Amino acid sequence: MKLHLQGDVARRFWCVENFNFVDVLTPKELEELRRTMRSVAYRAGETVYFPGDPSDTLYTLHHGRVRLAYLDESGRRLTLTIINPGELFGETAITGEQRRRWIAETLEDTVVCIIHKGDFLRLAQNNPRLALKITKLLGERLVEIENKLEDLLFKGVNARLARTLLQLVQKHGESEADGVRIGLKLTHEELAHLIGSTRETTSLALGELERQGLLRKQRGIIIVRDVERLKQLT
Amino acid sequence: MKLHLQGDVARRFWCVENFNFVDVLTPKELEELRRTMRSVAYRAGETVYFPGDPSDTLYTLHHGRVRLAYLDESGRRLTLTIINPGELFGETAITGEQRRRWIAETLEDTVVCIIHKGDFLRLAQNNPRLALKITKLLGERLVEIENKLEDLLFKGVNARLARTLLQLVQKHGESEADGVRIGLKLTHEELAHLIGSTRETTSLALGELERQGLLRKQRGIIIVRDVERLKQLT
DNA sequence: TGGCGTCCGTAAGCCGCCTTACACATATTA
DNA sequence: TAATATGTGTAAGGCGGCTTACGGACGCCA
Repeated sequence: MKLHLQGDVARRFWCVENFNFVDVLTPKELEELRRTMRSVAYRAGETVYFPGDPSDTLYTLHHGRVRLAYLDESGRRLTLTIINPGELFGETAITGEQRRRWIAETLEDTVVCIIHKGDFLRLAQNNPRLALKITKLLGERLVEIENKLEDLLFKGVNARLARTLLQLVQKHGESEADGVRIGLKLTHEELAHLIGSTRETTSLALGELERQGLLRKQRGIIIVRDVERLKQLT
Repeated sequence: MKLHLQGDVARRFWCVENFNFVDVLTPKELEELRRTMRSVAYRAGETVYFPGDPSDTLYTLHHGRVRLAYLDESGRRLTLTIINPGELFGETAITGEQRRRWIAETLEDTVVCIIHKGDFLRLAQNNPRLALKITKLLGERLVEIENKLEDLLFKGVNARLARTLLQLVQKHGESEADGVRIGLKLTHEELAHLIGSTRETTSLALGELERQGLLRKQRGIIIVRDVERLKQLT
């Protein structure tokens, strides 16, 4: 269930705080954003937008975690990336995309802030640095997807798993006594979606890595113990 | 062998003619581009840039045809797209990419025009419409790659082949007595690279389609006879 | 405390596609 | 026209990973 937050003060505060793009915006532009942005809260597991929805808004993640994924007709899923607080997503709204191609789902209780495409474009028209920053963001998404593509075509499940674990360590790692813990509750199924495979195959591959001492795991938790050997598998 | 063309008149003429971005540039900006752009000619089968090359230039295709592809270590290849005259490519230079990730090869005798990253960025700083047009281009590349990814993960070789043939018909189709001819000399091997498969498997699949009457083929030539049934295969 | 839902381990069977292998056809060059 | 390179047809064999199947572990809630 969506919770539309009330109270202008809190809302305005939330939306502009904690947004990676503040460094390319003037105080005046920030004030303009404050007026147009609205925040929405979601519980874990809810959907921010579905494939096919009109693509006319951008989002910034205030706090929580959002997963961007493809869905094919039969419900199979490929997770593209997991958005962290401060990041912008839904940016394809300004590339001319008419309808969403991905699904955006919350993994935790989450607050996102909405910017309407038109408002953002107005800003970008007058602020080339903002436009270029968007360009960079698109470039990063492109690289992410390219990597997935490369892996799917040229590598097997083991290599894909290794690479994904390394990325997770880098993006969400928290150091631990005997290694680095991935700071996200991840089921084997979610991992499978990240590498474009099935739950069973992923469980198997993980078990193999554990037997070789590269990692340790419990329900939803993975601690990587040997980053170097993991790199060799890619 | 590269042929650096000489003669300012011809060179300037070539570079600004026939460029999809002219509609967002003022005459003054065009004049500035004329001064900075240089053209280079290639014979069929040469390489414009390799993976790992520094990523500091953009290109417009004046005439000819350029193929953008991944290469993995062992030389396997996945063709992303084939660039037509007028299109811009190498645009990842301005997303912060340091080194080329793809290879750009000519399929025919070709002339490209080079714009240095810095020159382009200077233009984009002062011309938000240009910056937004780049954003759109990146969005299109993103969609292309997403489609490849989706197909690779969720569809088999037959569906990928069908979809690719349809795209080729749309982008390079020339109508013929009994169907639409794909206006490109394409070996089965090149087709295989487009769908992320092998030459043998692709030959087999093509033969199957021919037997079913969906297309006709000779060495390097494909005439699609039944677009509708092809669509059903995707 | 018991029951139910979610998550995980494991294995047999199957299937699509890659690999390897070779013969033949068609273009290209000498 | 011969000789060589390039492109195409086809088939057997193998393998990675998906599918299907089931039993057990853990967490949550009544």
